[in-house]
Amino acid sequence: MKTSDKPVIVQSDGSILLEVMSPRYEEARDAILPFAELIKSPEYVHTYRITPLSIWNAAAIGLTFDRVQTTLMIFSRYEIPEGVLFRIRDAFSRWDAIRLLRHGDGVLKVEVRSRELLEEITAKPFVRNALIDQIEPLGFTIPEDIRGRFKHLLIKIGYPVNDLVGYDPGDKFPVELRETTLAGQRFTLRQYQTEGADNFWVGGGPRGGQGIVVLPCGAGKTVVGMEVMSKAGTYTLILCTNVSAVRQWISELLDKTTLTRDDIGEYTGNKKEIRPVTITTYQMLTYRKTRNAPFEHMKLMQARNWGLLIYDEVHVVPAPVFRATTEIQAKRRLGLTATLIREDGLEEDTFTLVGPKCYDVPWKELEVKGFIAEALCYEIRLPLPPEKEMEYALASDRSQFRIASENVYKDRVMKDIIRKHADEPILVIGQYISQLKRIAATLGAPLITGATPNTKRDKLYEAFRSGDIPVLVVSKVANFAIDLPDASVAIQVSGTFGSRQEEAQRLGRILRPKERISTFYTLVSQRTTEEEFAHKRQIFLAEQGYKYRIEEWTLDEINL
DNA sequence: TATCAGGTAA
DNA sequence: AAAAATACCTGATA
Repeated sequence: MKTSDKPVIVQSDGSILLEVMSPRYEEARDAILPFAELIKSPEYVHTYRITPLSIWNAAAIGLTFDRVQTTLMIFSRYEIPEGVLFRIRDAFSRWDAIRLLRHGDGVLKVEVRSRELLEEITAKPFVRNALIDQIEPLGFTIPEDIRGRFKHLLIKIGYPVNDLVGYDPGDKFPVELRETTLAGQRFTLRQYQTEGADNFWVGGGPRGGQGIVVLPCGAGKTVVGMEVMSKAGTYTLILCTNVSAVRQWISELLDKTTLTRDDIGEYTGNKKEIRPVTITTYQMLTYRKTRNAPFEHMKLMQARNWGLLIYDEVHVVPAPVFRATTEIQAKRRLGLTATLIREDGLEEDTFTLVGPKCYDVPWKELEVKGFIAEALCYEIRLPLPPEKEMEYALASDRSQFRIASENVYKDRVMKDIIRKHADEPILVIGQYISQLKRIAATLGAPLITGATPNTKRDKLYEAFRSGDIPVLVVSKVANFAIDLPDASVAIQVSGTFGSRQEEAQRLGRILRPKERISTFYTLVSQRTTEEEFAHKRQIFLAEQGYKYRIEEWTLDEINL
């Protein structure tokens, strides 16, 4: 490779610049992504960053320093700054520097790699107080019940503990996958589903039994969960983000496993069933009467001798659930998600308390194999109406975003897009009810918001599914409603400030495999704060290999 | 027993 | 940095 063909520049602050237009862009991106996070993804140069956490996640699935160094050397145009290599090496050396093992009943052994490290950590009051006995030059014992807190404290001071203690198997309860679904279709696991479950189960050896499987929306994460359940064969508690997800799990379990309805408990606002396989919501667990009252239902986590906990959409686990999770480190824990990114920065808690990433596949790879639909993404930039310019300039930061979001020119562009996709099912997704009402009225299309009663929602979904309604306008309900029918075109007219998850969710709406290529449009007002937030939103998808094509509309084109 | 309105939380 | 949606509870109504 000639120097000029190399698409990567590693800067001394640890950021990695990657040229998007390079012919080797995709190759370089796939090579870098396992150990770096995408920070910014403007048109021509993407910025990645290597963080200790991104290295630890990589180390946990077996990536080594040498591999990382080689990868960087292959793609880097210039010499890699020594300081950066040093920090990467340092992060790698911290992974597995401290191990946690079983020592006896109620007692764990901490194995430390070096004398210096032993001194460093035993100098911490928490560790000193917990220490029972120094049994080896580089090993000491601690009580088992601080397993979670110990790991949590150590990651905070920069040492991710390699937890090799193993697990309490929980009460036995066999779960088997069915060979045919209720509808009589043959049911087999896809390769990546098997691999995901295997990697969770085996991990890097005894570490298996805790970890996170990362798969895109629509790739069948519940199937991975079911396969793990069948391997575990124990009482299982499944935590979901909302009630429709709970119902979805129930029907999936009935459809694809040998479990009967009596084996499965729904623990929500409507029902309080506790059964061998129990499914609940995060909100149920974090409910309390008043601000400082105890959590009413958190005890569900200990209500049975669960052998497995499944955290659906693990990137949104609320902080109090982490606290409860700290206490149950003896249970196997599987996290399922489409993204490790949290909007609240608690990735470290996810890493220690649920587990490191144990499996992922780039979305594009599943697309190539036909498991998820191929999607084109467009960012359409359009000017603010001239009469709004002054209002925008004078508005406070917060109103500016709203003015930009509600740009009426978006309606005009949207009509054009709809005309282009005349025979396809189209979802228009937005954030502001007033804007959506206006759009629904102009298009003569029905609108679904949080206020729409369930019966009416179902009717509209059905009409949309059958094709009677070509365009459906939806508010943020689109972020939650699992039963929203598939479409092949989504037009995003406004969105939450910089939510990367939301963008991923919305794209997920059009990724179910189908005949034609799906299209995702996001409409953005030019030279406004909306641009900046739009780019932040796109990061996750850019990481997954979706490239946004930019289209600009001028005033003249809009007024045509 | 089911369903809905109203309030709170995060 | 805000707005919208959800889920929980309680207590009334059918």
